[in-house]
Amino acid sequence: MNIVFFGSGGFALKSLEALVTGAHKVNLVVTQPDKPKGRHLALSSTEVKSKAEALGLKIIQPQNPNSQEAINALKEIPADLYVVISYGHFLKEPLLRLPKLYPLNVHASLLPKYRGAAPINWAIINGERETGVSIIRMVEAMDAGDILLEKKIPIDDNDTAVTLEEKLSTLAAGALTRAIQLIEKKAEKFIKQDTSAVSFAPKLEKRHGEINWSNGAAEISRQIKGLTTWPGAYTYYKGKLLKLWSAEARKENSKNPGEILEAGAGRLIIGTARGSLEIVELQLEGGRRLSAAAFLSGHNLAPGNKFDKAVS
RNA sequence: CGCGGGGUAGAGCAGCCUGGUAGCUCGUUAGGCUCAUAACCUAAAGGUCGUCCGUUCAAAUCGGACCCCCGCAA
Repeated sequence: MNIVFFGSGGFALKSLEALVTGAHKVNLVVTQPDKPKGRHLALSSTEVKSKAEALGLKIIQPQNPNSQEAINALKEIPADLYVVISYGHFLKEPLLRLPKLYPLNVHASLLPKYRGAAPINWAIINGERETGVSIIRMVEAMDAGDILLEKKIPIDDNDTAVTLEEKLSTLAAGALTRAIQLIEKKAEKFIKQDTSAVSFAPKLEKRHGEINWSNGAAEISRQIKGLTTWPGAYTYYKGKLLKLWSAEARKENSKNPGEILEAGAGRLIIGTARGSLEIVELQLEGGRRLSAAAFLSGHNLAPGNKFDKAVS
């Protein structure tokens, strides 16, 4: 099959590899332009671009893939299928009609649930027990196309956004390979999405990471796991940003959400509205990521202090 | 040159502003206490204070350059 691959994020890497090793001709990789990133705002390329370079594939990075200019370039490239994974730009009608067969999208949820930019994170935050990947035929509406294939996977208690993305990206590569086999045999069947079951997984923003200690310990724990590595769940200590990387919900209750219940012998326990939270790994602004024990040996935290914006 | 914090014993930190014996918590080792212990008590070991240059009688501390780590922002 002649394929044009649209992708940017790390979730797409395994699928791209699978296409290349699967004897398909990836005639072009479309990825987001290099952007200033990190400290000192150095330009950095997308993960897909780096991988595509390593694979020796042709790459374009249009500012707007729907522009006439981009479309003209794409018309030159033979394509039976477009494969779109974690690309990061909405694709519109004229572009979607370019491939001989159709544009496929690989999405990291069981559609119609969790349409949108951050399905993996929101599935964890909301405490879903299972999720999966969906391969759909793209239409001009966000993640709304007919479903060709879905694969399920359980969400483990220990899963974070990072571990789950890893699992799902592997699952996605397999599902994509299978979907293309079906298409080659002209055996593909599409199922319409149940519009009554639609839910959304909006793009993550920094503010989603701020911990509200008036939530329950279990919720906060899921927030921490669902938001690694970005934006991460955070609170404040002595006016500085304090990221919580890993924590476990405990049963002991506290009258004062955000209050330090225990800080010693390697244990750091914070009260929440329902239950308490034992912090396992944390990171203070400017510092590196530390175990609770290491953090405590250098910071004199006393029970009764609170983790919050204004307090010391 | 986007903004900012930091590099001091194995770990995490204080000391730096106001130069002049290197300190805290934990860990390690030895001894003690105990029916016993990762608990408690006592003692010890362990540091070119990121690197180089400069100022000074004297630099972890002041000035400069460079290296490395990190938060924000994007």
